[in-house]
Amino acid sequence: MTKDKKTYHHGDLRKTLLDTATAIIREGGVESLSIRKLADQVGVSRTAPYHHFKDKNELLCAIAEQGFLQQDQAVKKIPAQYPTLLPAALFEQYVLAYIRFANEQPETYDLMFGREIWKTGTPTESLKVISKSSFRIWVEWIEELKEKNLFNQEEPTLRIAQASWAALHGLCRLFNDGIYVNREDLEAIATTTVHMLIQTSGKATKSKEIL
Amino acid sequence: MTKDKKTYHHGDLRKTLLDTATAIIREGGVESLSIRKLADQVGVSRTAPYHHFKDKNELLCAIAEQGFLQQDQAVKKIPAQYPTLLPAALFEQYVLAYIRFANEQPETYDLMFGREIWKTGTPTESLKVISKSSFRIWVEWIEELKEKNLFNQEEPTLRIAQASWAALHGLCRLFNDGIYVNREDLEAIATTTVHMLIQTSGKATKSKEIL
DNA sequence: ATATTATCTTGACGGTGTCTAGATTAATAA
DNA sequence: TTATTAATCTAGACACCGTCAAGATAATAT
Repeated sequence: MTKDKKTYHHGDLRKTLLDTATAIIREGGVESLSIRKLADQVGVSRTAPYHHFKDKNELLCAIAEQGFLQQDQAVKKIPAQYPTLLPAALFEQYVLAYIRFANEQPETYDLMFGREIWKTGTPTESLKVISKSSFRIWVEWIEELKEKNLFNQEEPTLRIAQASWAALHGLCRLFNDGIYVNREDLEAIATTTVHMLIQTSGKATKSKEIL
Repeated sequence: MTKDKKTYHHGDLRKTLLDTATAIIREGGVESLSIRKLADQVGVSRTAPYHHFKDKNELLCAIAEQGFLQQDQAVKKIPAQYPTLLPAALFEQYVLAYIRFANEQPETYDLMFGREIWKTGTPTESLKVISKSSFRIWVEWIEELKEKNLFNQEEPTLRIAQASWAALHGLCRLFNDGIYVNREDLEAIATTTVHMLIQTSGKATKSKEIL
């Protein structure tokens, strides 16, 4: 029991639960979060959380939502931060910003895109909305960069966005799970990915047009 | 209880457990597998499995191992299957073969690269070996294709392998979790990914034009 | 035949999510 | 203000889970 004042009504339990749960997950991953321990840590009975979240699933979705918002915010700053950068270098900054979030909060990231929510559980409507709008930001960037000839004009923007985003996502997951790659190589591999994804030269478009 | 003959000793419990567990996971994912239900389904007491696998974790690792072997086998056939294909098209076949496995056995794939084993649990030594050798196959392919100018010569092979593999992996996870993409678009997005990853300019295009 | 070892069983412990019914208090309507 | 309603919290119970310990049984080695 963390709380001293033992009022019957907590006052702002919903927010407290969300914050504490977020902290628990950030430290030990989804698996380390149990409603019972959470309730105990907050100083409330085991079933109290169910008056603020229908499910454990709903709690997780709410936490994931916060993650999306946080990432969006961190990543939206990029254009203003690097106003002079050329398209290719700007794209690299986008990628790095994205990856850095996943690297700094791996457990939150895993929750945001993990099985627990999207496969085992059922994502909340509001989470779906937020995650989609988060992806849309990415699509819009790709759109802009495509106009600046960074990507093949013949390829549909959505496809490019999906493919490039999947590439990023794959990187993040590998780093987070520690498969096939070392954490120190993060930025290097990210840079390689960027180089592979973008159109390498003006010639490229040209020779394709010939085709 | 599935088994009729009620001998005290099962005979080949280890294999039976492995096969049954694999089937359960293939159908309902890792979450749907419990040692107790598994034991019950096989017709044996709840703790019997512990004489063949130290842990649930060890069972999962053993199943994942089988997955890697199976995927390696399915994917190794490619070169012999398409002997006349040019590098770029061959690479695309590699990619498609890889993705198809993940698409046909999504739950097995998720187990092979999922948190359950690599983050929450502790991967068996033998699983580590097998998964690494599986990745090495990919690296060797990249090496070959790089020699044929499909990738930038200045980029280290390992980096290219990691980056391209991560891109694939990201795609598979997205499809499996159903985030941002529809299943019908699988091959189309995969193709886009291929086009983005390979070198489109200079000598590489040259060899393409020969076609 | 006896001892050893591998295999399997039953019972128990502590953990989980969450449903139900009841207690307490805050908010609201009269 | 008072009475009623609604929100919030608690305790108890249920059905799961992984797995440890101790004992039963059968195959194997001596």
